Amino acid sequence: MDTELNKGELEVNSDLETRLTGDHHDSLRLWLRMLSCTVMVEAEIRSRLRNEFGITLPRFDLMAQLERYPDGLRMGELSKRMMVTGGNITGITDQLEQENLVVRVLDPKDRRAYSVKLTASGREAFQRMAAVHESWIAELFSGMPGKQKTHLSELLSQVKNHLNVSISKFENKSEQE
Amino acid sequence: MDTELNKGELEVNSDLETRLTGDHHDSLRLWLRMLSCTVMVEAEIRSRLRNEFGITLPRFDLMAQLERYPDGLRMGELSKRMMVTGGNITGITDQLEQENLVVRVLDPKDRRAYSVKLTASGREAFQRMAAVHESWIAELFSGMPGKQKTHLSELLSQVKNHLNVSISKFENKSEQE
DNA sequence: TATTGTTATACTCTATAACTATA
DNA sequence: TATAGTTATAGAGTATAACAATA
Repeated sequence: MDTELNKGELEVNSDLETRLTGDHHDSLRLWLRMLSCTVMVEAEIRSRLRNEFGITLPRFDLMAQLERYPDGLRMGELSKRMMVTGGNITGITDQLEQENLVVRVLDPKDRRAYSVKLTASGREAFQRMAAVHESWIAELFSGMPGKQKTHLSELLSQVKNHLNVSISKFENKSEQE
Repeated sequence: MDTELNKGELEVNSDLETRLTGDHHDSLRLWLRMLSCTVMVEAEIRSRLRNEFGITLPRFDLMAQLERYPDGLRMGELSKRMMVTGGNITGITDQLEQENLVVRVLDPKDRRAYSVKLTASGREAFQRMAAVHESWIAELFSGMPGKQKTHLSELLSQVKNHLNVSISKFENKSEQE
């Protein structure tokens, strides 16, 4: 496995300071801090979702996607949005369908395709969970001033746009308002 | 569980486009954007680590922890840092040990405990991977101005501190309700 | 008795590839 | 041929609980 990524092609402007890799380190520090924050919140939320509702994060996420699209989403769209391969979406959808939380609806125009939708009880269950989920998030971030939150949100929105350029495979990914 | 549900219902019922839940929504928006960015980068990095080095993110993370502590870390410390339960650390460590990347060293003072350390070849392998990993991160964040990166890093550092308060499990606190 | 780490178990998520049905 | 989705498989991460050895 060769590791010689050509540094020259990745480096943009490294000639100003003595530290040739200053930008690299800035990026790495940013990433590690973002990752650290996310892992902390994610671990806590995953644990609470499991204990309180017996649901996993991927299932919750799938329902969250569907909740924003009342007309449903096709399997392939879910796969792209959740950034996992198709087989996984089949599995998660199977389970949710067994629990009567989502339903597959055949697309009349393309008989290969389904639209996956929340059922009435799925929507109700999700909204109940989402409200509690939101209160958990508010609790975890309660130490931050409100102004800082909105400022950070705006910055992260820009980060997301930059990433959408860097990581072309996600170009179809939805925008969270 | 019922208390949590009631909490959620209260918030739903009071959501009348008033500002009562404004802070909740600010927090949620912040979290969703942070999560979105992280998931994008994480998916890309996980895929590259797998394809280029045949290593998974948790294993890479464990090695990264050890690289920062040349004297080694005990299983329990790794468990806390990686936020997974002890059995998982055993499994990941087993695999890394089989590949001669880490080694368990008996603690002479406490014969129940080990220090897990990188081997020489583990350190070399990690440093090689880490350099490439860093260049990947720099590539993914290359669209952002450097000033924005450092600014965001500082903000996220504060977020992390707030979270450390909210999420007590990450502190060495013996909570017994 | 409490703590450190392991083992056993079950479940979930994940990627890959082969497969079907349809376009 | 290409596309949408499923199935089959293998591998890995995860939580939980029971357990052994040591403190």
